[in-house]
Amino acid sequence: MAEKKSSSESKSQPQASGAKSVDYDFSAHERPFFEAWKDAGYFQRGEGFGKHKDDSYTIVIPPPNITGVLHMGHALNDTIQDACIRRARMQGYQTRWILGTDHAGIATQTKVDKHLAEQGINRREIGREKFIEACQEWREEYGTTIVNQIAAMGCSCDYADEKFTMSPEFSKAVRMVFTDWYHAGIIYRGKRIVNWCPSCTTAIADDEAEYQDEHGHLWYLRYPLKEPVDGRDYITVATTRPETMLGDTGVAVSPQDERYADLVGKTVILPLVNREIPIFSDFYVDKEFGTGFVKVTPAHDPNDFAMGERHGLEKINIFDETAHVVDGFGKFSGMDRDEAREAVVAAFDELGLLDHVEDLDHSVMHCYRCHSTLEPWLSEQWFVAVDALKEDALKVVEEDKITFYPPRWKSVYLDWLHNLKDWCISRQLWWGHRIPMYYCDACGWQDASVEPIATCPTCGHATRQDEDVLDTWFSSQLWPFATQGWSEAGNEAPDIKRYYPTEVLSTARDIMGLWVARMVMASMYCTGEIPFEKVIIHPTVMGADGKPMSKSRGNGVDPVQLMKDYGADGMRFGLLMQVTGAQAMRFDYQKIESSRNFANKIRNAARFVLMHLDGYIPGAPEPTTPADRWIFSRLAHLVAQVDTAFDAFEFGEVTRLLYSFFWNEFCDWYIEFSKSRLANEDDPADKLACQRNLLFVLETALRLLHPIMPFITEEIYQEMPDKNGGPWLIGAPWPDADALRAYIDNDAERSIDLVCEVVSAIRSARSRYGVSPREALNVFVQADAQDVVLLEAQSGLITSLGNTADLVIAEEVSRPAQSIVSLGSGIEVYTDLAGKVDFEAEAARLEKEKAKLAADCQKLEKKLSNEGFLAKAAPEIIAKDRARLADLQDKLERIERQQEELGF
RNA sequence: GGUCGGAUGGCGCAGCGGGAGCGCAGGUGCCUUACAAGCACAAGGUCGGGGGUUCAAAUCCCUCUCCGACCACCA
Repeated sequence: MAEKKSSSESKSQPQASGAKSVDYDFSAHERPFFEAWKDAGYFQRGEGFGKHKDDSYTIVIPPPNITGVLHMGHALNDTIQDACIRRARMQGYQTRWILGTDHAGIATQTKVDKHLAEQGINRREIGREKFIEACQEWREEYGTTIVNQIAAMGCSCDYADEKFTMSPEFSKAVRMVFTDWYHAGIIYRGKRIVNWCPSCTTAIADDEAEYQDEHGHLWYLRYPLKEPVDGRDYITVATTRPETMLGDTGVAVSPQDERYADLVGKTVILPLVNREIPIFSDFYVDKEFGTGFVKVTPAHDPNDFAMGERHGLEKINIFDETAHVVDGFGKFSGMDRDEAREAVVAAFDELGLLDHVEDLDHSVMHCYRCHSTLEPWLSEQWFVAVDALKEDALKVVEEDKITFYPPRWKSVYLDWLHNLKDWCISRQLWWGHRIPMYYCDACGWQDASVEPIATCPTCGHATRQDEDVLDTWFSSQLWPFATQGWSEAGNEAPDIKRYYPTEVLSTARDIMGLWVARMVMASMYCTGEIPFEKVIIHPTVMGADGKPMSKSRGNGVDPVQLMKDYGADGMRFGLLMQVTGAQAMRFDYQKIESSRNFANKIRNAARFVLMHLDGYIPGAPEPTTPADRWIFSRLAHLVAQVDTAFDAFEFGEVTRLLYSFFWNEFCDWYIEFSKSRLANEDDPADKLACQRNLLFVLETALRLLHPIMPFITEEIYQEMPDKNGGPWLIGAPWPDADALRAYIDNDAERSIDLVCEVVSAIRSARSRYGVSPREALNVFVQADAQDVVLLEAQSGLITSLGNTADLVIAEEVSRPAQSIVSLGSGIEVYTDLAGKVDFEAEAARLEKEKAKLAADCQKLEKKLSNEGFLAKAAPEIIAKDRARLADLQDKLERIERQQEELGF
């Protein structure tokens, strides 16, 4: 990396103005460090060290689809995981971040279909085997894209051991679980109404259906009675889907509906098809809605299906798999569902049976993949009976064996499981895990099997395997353990023994049920253990307009472009800055930009430290001055606070702590304090101490920043003279809050706070009167005896930062006539501005300040004279308020004295 | 219909029982030898409305208004 070091400085792009800025060209800097970490083996199973040596810390990445490209959701989620795993690695845990991709059944099949169609190839023409080959080829060509993008982010996953949900190891696990559950009666086959996508020609699960409100109509259709009842010769049903009447096998009324009680048991002649169907009563019907008559189509509506089951109705399927009307329906046969709707309505109209039409907004199910309108369709499918699985999954969360961050997601999880219905797992696709069911058509034998069964064990005939594949989530639910050798040795697999259960799972809220809950169910059943201890539900990244990012809205942001523009570090820090407990975060370029600026600030601060190392001799840091003790104390607080925030996964808080320490304390003050010491060649011992302390604080800060900004911190670390944390920062020990606690020093903090106050007072005076910072000023500071001692000891800092000529610090100073005053807590700072003071303006300023002080005083006095407060408030609160009041009163008195002296 | 989240300076957000903060924008002055992607100094808020609990409420409770999410869903 040595050659990188020199180039980084020469690479600075000169500004048009000729300013000496040092810009940082991210893209050129990041990749080499990534390769170096990889080559040094940090991405693979970590050995661990220190007190956590024997503890594992594993994360499984939510496997991105092989069809996917990195989007903002990944960028955020992968940053969170990398921050966690990098910190754990530095803390000495045995870390492992398992990387892999998901075969993504429907998504991939759709993409490959489209890809083939462009070449004029139809899936059905080339057949199943050839199509799967095409999918494999597609995966090899495009499936690496997202992994490369994850690498560009700097994610420290185990790239050498990449997993795939259709690898031989994984496929075996899928077959094992299917077979096991089949034999346990958890998986069963049934003819049910499922959500059918006529475009993907497959069933999808209930969770995969998306509801959208649409403008529609309610058609009122007349169905003639076979025999008139009390002069009535027809009834009227209301429907949003008139075309399904072709499959009607009954008409239902509410049992409470006395209007039609005498019609129950009568028969209706279904128009167009002339089918005789019964009128019956069923509790499902709401007599208030529509006409009170419900047409019942058991094959095309789940509620009608249930009614059909209850009343033994025939289930007539009128659609084929592409939602075209099947043969046997005359002119309607062959029409698609929309044509059929129009034709049916027209036919009713022609026959005078169309009563009337109303507008109705209703929600319609759409395929989450292709967004086609879903068709409730009767078909043979495989299901998972969830009741047997959900008990344990509920229990471990109810008992907090698994913790959610933020905690409110716990109830979302529990609610989802409580309402869970059986899960349709069969998909009529080619790309996916083929269901390991084997059938003998000769003797009717059938069984599930992990290994293929070619001939029937009963009669010896050739078997055939089920044509369907499994829902992608069926394999995804096995991800935390099937990636760790479970299919070879179960719980005895070395990785399972060492790295399972995993530590944290980080994901978006939208797959809480689809994935998170199912992983828990599967893991509890298959391994008897929870799959992870903590679940982070991060906010959803929205567009700048607060709406979900989408192509049609044009509010999307490409993380790859962000990394180009702001660097991976800038993007990572900027994203984490926005992570709060909220359910959504509005993407904010300004945060990314300020993070990029922060990265630049870090680079420049490091440059300052590293360019002032002449005469440096390695050695232990030692805080010798109050400034040293102050920054060490601040650092000790910082580490403890960062630990607390990190442990609670409060990433926004972590970034804020790091940002303000590094920028507002280390750069704004400590580095400024150091300048005079570094320039003073007369005291080489102090200069050396200063160098060592600068290096120590910088290095500690780099370690704290590294999990979030891995590249720039590593780059700087490589340029440092001592590598106290080992050859690479990625493997350096995480700062130990307990060890640093000894540096906490309240006296030093008070001392430097005073210095800052005086310096700020001088700067403020300058600014108000337009006095250049280069013009040295006479300054008189009045303080109590104790503070005089503290300030006297630091007068050098005040002189250099405030640029003072004469600096007098005493318990009583005589104020120069042409000076202005600034009142601090317990101190008064007089800045001599010979001839420049606008006394009227000063008087106005003092008056304003006085008014504010007086108001604050009054509030506090009232509070402190309140007996209830004195009796019930915590003693330390009372003491604090008393001290505050004393300070305010003191200030008020002094301000009044100032006014007198000024003669106002 | 059910559940949950949000409303804080111009914008985006943090804070969630005891002195209103951050980033960005805007203002003034600075090429101060690490950094103009910067430095310094100012300015800006009765914390959505109403009620309650408390010695004390931006923070807890109730209610209203307005946004947002998820679940369920009527033919």
